[in-house]
Amino acid sequence: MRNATATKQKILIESANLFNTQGYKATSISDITKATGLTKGAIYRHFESKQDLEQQALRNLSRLLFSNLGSSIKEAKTFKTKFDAIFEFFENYMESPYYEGGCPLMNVAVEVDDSNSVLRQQAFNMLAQLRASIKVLFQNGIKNKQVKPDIDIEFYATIVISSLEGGIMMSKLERNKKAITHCVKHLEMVIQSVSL
Amino acid sequence: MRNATATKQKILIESANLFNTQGYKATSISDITKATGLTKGAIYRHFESKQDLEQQALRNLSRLLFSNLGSSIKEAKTFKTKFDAIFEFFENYMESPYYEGGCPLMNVAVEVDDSNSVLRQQAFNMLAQLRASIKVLFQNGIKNKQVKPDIDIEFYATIVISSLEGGIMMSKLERNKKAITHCVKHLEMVIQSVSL
DNA sequence: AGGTTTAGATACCGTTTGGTATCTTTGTTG
DNA sequence: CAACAAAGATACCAAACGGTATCTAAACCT
Repeated sequence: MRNATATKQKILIESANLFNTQGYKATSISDITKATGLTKGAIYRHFESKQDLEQQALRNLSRLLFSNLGSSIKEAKTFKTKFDAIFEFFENYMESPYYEGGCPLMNVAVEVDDSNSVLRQQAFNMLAQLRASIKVLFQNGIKNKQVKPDIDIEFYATIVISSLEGGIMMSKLERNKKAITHCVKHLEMVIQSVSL
Repeated sequence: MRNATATKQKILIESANLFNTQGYKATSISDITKATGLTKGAIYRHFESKQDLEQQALRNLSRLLFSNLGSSIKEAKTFKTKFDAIFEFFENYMESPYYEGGCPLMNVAVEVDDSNSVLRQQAFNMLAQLRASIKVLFQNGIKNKQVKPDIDIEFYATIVISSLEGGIMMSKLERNKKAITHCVKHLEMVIQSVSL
């Protein structure tokens, strides 16, 4: 055929871009037809509803995020350098063309936090996954005698995420990396303070 | 007449509530008619467009925020207690009926950060005002010999805001105060570390 | 090559959107 | 109490919304 899987991917990528920049509710199907060059008929062949498209687009975005972040972390070998990789990732978030519109987690979280939608559950799961990934880094750090053994891992994972997400929000609003850079610098000190 | 200023206030309050929970774009005029019990004609008598209403509602929300926050800060007398007041304010944000939907700054910032709207400029100004307020606290702390004189005030103001905003985002998504409470606890340590 | 499947285009549906013109009702003022 | 101004209700508009039924055209299979 006319390569159905490729067009489905195109729809997913372009719509994820629009959802992440304009918002999910605020992006219309006709916005997506303009971005993809396809027609409504083509889109509704691949997705049974707009909600379905939203969910699949976010799932794609989430997989991309954790796959990128995961491989960045894997390349680094020590506790500190692994966190440096995370920080670098978030510091360059703003400029990355893969995540036009900023952090997909924060964007979707703020849009749906007062609802009870599937999208909200997906956002919740993304946060849980991010937190779990960071907790593992602390746990391994302790196991490898690179981190103080008595720290509250849940506490520090929360601090890291909140500061990075808040920093991105500020930097996006100010169109200026200063805020996220400050946050990263601060978090490096925090990581230093729990290191052995 | 039928008390025009009172109905305008009612429209502003109810629409601000909806904007802050559902989003600005996602809230329709008919949503606002349902919430106020008024008709479209009544709303468009007081506001010349939906954009106009959005802007005035956000300005109201912003004034409310800074007035509440300001008086909380004023009541506290020392550097540390002033920050405790800020932290308490943000920690109870989620539960406050005045700010249903969470932090108006973050909500509007995330929705409009990729646009070039008036709303975006208002969000930018809110962040600037919040940062300025916090910087003043550090400056006064230095003046009153309660804070180390050589710290980077811009840096610390950014850390405080990002962590609070990120913490609120997490807590709203998790429907659980744990995250924001952790952030506050951490920030208290940060404040302690720059205190004399 | 011809028939069948299927990706995608076209044309339409009812509903909701932001917005407006007009009418009715209310309160004020001479 | 009558005249007037202003607040709000009603009824409408074109455009855009999500969604669907139908048609065309491209690719596969035998």
